[in-house]
Amino acid sequence: MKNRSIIKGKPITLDIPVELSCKCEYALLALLELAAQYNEGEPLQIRQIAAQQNIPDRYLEQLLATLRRGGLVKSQRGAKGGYVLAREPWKITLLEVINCLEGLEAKSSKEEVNHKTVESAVVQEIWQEAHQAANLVLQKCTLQTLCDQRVARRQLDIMYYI
Amino acid sequence: MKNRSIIKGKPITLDIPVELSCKCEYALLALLELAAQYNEGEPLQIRQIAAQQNIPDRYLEQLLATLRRGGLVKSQRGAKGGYVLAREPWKITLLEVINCLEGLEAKSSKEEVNHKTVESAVVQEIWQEAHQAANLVLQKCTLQTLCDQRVARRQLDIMYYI
DNA sequence: ATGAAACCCCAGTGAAGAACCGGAGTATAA
DNA sequence: TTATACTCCGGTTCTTCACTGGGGTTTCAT
Repeated sequence: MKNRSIIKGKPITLDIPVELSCKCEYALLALLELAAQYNEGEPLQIRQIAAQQNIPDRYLEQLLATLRRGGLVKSQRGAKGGYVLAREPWKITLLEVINCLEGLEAKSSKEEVNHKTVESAVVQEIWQEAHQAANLVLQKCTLQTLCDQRVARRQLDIMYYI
Repeated sequence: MKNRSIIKGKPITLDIPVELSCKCEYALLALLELAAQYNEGEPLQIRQIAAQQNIPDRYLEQLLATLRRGGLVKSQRGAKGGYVLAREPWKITLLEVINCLEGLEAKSSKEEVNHKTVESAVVQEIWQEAHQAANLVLQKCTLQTLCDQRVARRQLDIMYYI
């Protein structure tokens, strides 16, 4: 959004994105690997994850750094280092993951300083509603859920082969 | 997404956006005006709508053209021309509007030719679920709904003034 | 100790899209 | 016939996304 309607010198920004971008997908795939590895105790290295899930490693590095700052993974530096989940897989929801990556902290803080029109307020409300409906789904899904589904789907694929 | 993981020469694109962008908001605001005007029968001009809702008129022009091609509004050319809703306000859902603007026709057609990994399939599934939860909200909301809410909210604002 | 393996930080780049802007048309009511 | 309003097409600027690269620093193994 370049210059959304400057009213009386006050710019109003109005977008409420709910994205599963490439970034989020990469991060989720990486976390899925870490979740599968969680019981081993051994850290997984960026290179391994990147190779396994076909993700550019230097990019993945940045994403994992973000997840680390968000408290979702822990890192071990040096040789034999790598990444481990900071919590159990069933205690990390997908909502946490994407919030960490997209950085939605400053959302509607100080109850919307920018005085908007009645119309845009109405539009935004319904959108928030849709947004929250999506968030609810993501909140109920954890990394463990995804892991279980992965296993189930693999079994299914084997069935089809026979 | 620039170059998402080209596996064996086959690029895979994987984003499932659910955006309320500036574009959608502009369009909804314009449609809201048209919905309020619907009983009058007289068309509304781009200039009027743009001035009322503080939208750049040349940009709004493009959006209305898209909505026209999508069959949501009708246009009348020449002097005394303008735009009218193509249907009654309660027969136009918000989902239709954003689908028209974002152009989500080719979604999952031919059941996903690009063979994806088990992991990304699992991630995409849950995302689709979230996506549909949001869509359900938008499908249940029509332009009439927004109109009614606008009226209600205006009453509320008057109450606060006293 | 020392070197290699791994994470860490910061900066830049290229493509794509979003949000416009402008001009030259074309249809139509008065 | 003329002013009004839509229509089509192209360009411009700005931002973001998905990367890439160049330096580090920390830590384990020998």
